[in-house]
Amino acid sequence: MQAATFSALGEPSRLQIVELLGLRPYAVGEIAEALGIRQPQVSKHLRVLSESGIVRAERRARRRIYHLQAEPFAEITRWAESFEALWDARLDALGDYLRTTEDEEHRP
Amino acid sequence: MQAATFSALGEPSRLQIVELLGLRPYAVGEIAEALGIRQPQVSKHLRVLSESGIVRAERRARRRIYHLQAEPFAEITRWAESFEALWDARLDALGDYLRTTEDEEHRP
DNA sequence: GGAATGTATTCCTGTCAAGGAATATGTGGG
DNA sequence: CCCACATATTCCTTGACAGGAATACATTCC
Repeated sequence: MQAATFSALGEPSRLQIVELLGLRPYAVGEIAEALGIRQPQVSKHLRVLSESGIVRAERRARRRIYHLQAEPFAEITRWAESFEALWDARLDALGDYLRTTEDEEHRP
Repeated sequence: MQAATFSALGEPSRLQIVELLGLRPYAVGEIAEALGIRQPQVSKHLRVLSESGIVRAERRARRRIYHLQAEPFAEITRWAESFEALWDARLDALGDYLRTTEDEEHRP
């Protein structure tokens, strides 16, 4: 898993942009207006999101319509799901681990 | 979705720590040794992960055993999955959107 | 071709976070 | 009780990054 993907999503304005683009594709100016962010900031954030593969732009006349890309979300889902397999086993594993480190323990 | 969660995971060392803790719970010193990071840095990273609810510590003698928490991963999964429902519809939606913005278009 | 629109880039500044080193805090063992 | 081990905290410096303002770039419409 790429830290850069999470890093891109870890900035509040960028996360807002992503969630907005989850509704439908948006042009840069529309994003700026919808979120109350100045256009240059939006462009900069889109650059970061673009470089980590989260969004892509389609040119349409003078505008650029940004939309989400599937793959990063699929990767995040796979990654996060891979941990969920552990929770049932987790308590046991913790118990096991604690039990194997009784060198420090004084038992009554 | 909390940007702070992604922000915590967006730092390479912290992501490494999380993936290590996906194997089993670890004590601070063990993490430091396994990843070749100095102990104070590990403690600082664990503080960040702890504050965003990604890990918890169990005290065991003089050591603190850190382990992952389920909820943040569940939230990430739900969040990322919610976007995956869009991909099939996405191309259509983009097409629709582009079609509704023909005001800029000069058609031959 | 020129004006106007839409977007990207640059420069600047302030803030924040990460790493290193040293040290404080805590806790169990003898 | 004091020591030693395990972990947390502090102080410092440096680099990265977000936001503001101004401007460059690109494209289309006339």
